[in-house]
Amino acid sequence: MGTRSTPFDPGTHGGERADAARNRRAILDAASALFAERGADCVTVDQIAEAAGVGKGTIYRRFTDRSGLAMALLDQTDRELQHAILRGPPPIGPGAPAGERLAAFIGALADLLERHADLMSVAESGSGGVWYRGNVYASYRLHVEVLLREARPDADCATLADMVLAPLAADLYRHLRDDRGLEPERIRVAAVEAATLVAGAPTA
Amino acid sequence: MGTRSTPFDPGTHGGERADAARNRRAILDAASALFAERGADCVTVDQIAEAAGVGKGTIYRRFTDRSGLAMALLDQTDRELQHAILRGPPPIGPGAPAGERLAAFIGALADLLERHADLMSVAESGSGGVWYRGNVYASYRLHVEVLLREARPDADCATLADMVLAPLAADLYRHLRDDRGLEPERIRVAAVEAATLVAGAPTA
DNA sequence: AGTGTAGACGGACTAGAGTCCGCTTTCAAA
DNA sequence: TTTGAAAGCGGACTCTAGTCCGTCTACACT
Repeated sequence: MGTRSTPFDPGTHGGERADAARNRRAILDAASALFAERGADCVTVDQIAEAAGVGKGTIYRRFTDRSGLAMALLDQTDRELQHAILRGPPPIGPGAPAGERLAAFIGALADLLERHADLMSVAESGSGGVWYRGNVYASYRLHVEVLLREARPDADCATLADMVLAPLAADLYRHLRDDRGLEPERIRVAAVEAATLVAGAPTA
Repeated sequence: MGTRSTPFDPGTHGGERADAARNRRAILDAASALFAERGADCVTVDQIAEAAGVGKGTIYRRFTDRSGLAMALLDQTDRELQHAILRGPPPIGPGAPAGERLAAFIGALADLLERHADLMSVAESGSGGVWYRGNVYASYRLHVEVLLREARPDADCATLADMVLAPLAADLYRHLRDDRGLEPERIRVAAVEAATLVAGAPTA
């Protein structure tokens, strides 16, 4: 620790100046409150800036863009999921067979999506595929890839990991739930089933 | 025919006025040319309007929004794919077993994506999930759903269809190809494999 | 304490998407 | 041919994301 970390890591930030750190927190808190209160789609960056008591430029300096801010917020929420994966009890934590761990993980992700669909929509909507290059997606992908490799050593797990995660795209989730009226449970089951099938195939 | 069709169908348009039809074509042609020449990400709606010799309002009246215009363009491109599905030779056309037809279809979609990734990005980026409510996605989904049902009558094919299509999201495709440097072929194979596994499972 | 400077700040500015509404055109019916 | 009005037109306008750059400040080093 102490060295530069990525722009979206909300933890301790290297040699960040005191005022910068204070503003980072203020922005994150303000954004979190506004998003929670009004829904992520109905909050503008200027409103966040005003609520946080900083200029708009400061937000962009810290978080690159709107979706970067959303990612930073998610990154916080995500810590508990990461924890569950690394040290939690099976089936999501270590100890269960890979296929079951994958199913548990995908299920957990679906739950996360149910709670934060709008925020994740914003995060994923960043132009130029920022989302896929960010921390959060990278950690999901890595986890899935490792589990897949355990279940199917000979497959192209690096690529399949992305295929397994794709059904959890936030916009798709919202469409299924809000436009088509599917129960969250039903969506979760389908996503888990798809993932399980990809992981559970014979040898390839 | 002759009755009102959906706003994105570029074919004959019900009781459309002559000037309206002329403008529709002009817009579609101008957009098509500009997109081809400069890449869909680098063309603004105003530029299209100017090139087509119409006001910007006309574009929005006809196509709802930027992504609606992209969808209309795709809808044209898509006709040949639809034709191949309905009357073409196996394995993509009728005659082959469902699993093989699905694999062929997903493969064809991946090829389409390779050729029109930027356009599809624009189409999918419409706010509020317009893409998922549009013609093009609906036709893909229906086709996949039917094939899945044939292969796995007892599964929740309506929902699994979306899961099978998800890996072909344009932004993901571009990320894999442009950021991660994967060969189109490799992406296609992975998408096809994932789809096949979902379709090919025992009984559920 | 004094000071040089990397880094941070903020708000005016730009650019592009999407809306609005008064004017014009088509066309069907008389 | 006239005519009424539904449909279409277009460009000024609004709203928001994201950039730019002159000013300011924390803090490391003396």
